[in-house]
Amino acid sequence: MATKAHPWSQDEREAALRRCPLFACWPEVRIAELAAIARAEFYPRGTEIFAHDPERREAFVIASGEVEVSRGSAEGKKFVLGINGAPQILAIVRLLTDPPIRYDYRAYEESVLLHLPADGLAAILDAEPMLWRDVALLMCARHGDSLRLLGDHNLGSLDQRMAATLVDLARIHGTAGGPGIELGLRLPQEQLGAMLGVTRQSVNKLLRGFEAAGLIAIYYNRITIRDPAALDAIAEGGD
Amino acid sequence: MATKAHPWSQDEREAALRRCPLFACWPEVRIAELAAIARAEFYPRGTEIFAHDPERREAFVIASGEVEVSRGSAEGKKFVLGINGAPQILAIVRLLTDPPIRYDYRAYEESVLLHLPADGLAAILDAEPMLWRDVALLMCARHGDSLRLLGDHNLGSLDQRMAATLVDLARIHGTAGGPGIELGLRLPQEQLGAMLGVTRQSVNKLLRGFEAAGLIAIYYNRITIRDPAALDAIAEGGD
DNA sequence: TCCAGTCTGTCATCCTGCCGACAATCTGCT
DNA sequence: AGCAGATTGTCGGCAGGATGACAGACTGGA
Repeated sequence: MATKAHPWSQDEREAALRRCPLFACWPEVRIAELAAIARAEFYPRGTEIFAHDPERREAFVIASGEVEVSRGSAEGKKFVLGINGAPQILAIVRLLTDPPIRYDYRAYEESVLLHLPADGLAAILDAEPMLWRDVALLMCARHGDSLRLLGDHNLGSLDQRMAATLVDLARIHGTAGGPGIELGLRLPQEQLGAMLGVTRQSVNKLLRGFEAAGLIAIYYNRITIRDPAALDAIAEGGD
Repeated sequence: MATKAHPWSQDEREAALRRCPLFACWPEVRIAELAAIARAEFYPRGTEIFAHDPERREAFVIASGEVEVSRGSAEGKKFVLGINGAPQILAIVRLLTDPPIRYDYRAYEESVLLHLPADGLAAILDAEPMLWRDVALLMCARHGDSLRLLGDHNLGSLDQRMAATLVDLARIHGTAGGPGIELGLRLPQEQLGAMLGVTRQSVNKLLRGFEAAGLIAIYYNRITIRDPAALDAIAEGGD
């Protein structure tokens, strides 16, 4: 198998965990305990993260890299829920839902992840129950995000959904680059299509339209947002 | 305004709250505290629940009736997330997300709700932080549900989505009735369409198809599931 | 520098579900 | 019983997006 344990010291693991928003306000002791149960793993680009054991109950923190969350269908179609970067924690929902969630996690770029086994994590939380509050708040926020997405997909036109998706991506992966917000992410049209639930060809046409309107700029794989406000307007209700 | 306070004693409020799964294992004291801050309200069929104040931060427990959760678009389209019945707690996500969630809650049938203001609820939870754990677990389950729905909507054909929706409705609102599972719910095709993101006409055709295949029986507004297993099979991947 | 693999641009065609319309049917209420 | 309003059944025409195909462009590594 291509993945392998990443040789990180306790201190390095602590540092990586502390950058994750969920743990930002946690006491030193708990962070240390977390780091003690955390297992650092390296994943080359494209690797399935729970490939070896789809039932495994673990959350993970992204120390570096990008992780794609997606779900496949029997017919070979794929839906991409999102592409998540550096200090996020993912797969919390795997710890608790029964039957386990049906999404796959894949290293979209070369990544280092800190795996947190369910039982160890639960023990730490139970030792200081107020920390469950932070988990509840995080789940609430995530739930809110997925509800918004669900509504957008059922109500909006393709234009709107694409504009919304670009704005979202800009918020997560965007870096202010001279003439606009540059998405620091290779983003093939196929990928964008899988996020929108449409084909590559449809994305192509629409993307060209956006470019012609001066909303975005395209360099092969990469997109720069030229006019975030206009995109927002389209995403909301503008035609 | 058509809604009005419902004259319930502390004991009646406690009894209603105790039936809600979230509070099932909570200590007596906390239930009493909850009941003390709870405000019982009566809503005639069709009433908007937060109409008076869309910003209001309150969760509510359904004591009786049915509540529809939906979101409208500027173009007049509507997406129905679900129809929830008796001992469920709803709108938790309203307490915490910022900006507030964009879904509307409406009494789909005449209902009595117990409103739980955010600050009071938070105080009770903070007094016994282990209860936050229950909230986290609930949010996790709900999040799992919405993720499944999101995937289904993006991957499946209309047949599959409709089968899945009927199975879901049967699980929540179904009562074993002689020759199958009877949905104890009036369910116009327009409504089903709003849940699936398609028009009434499409629903009509498909529903007739299902009936012809012996999967369901239709009496005007009401549907009876005749063959749950076959519906499940369709929902999964069988075409 | 070259090559294999990936990604893009663009067709023509097909198909699913939308739209608007209208008659028939059912319900709850008076 | 009778009526208003809600719900269903069913068209034909239309549109947006899917499909399959293919040439050309770009990339990263040997």
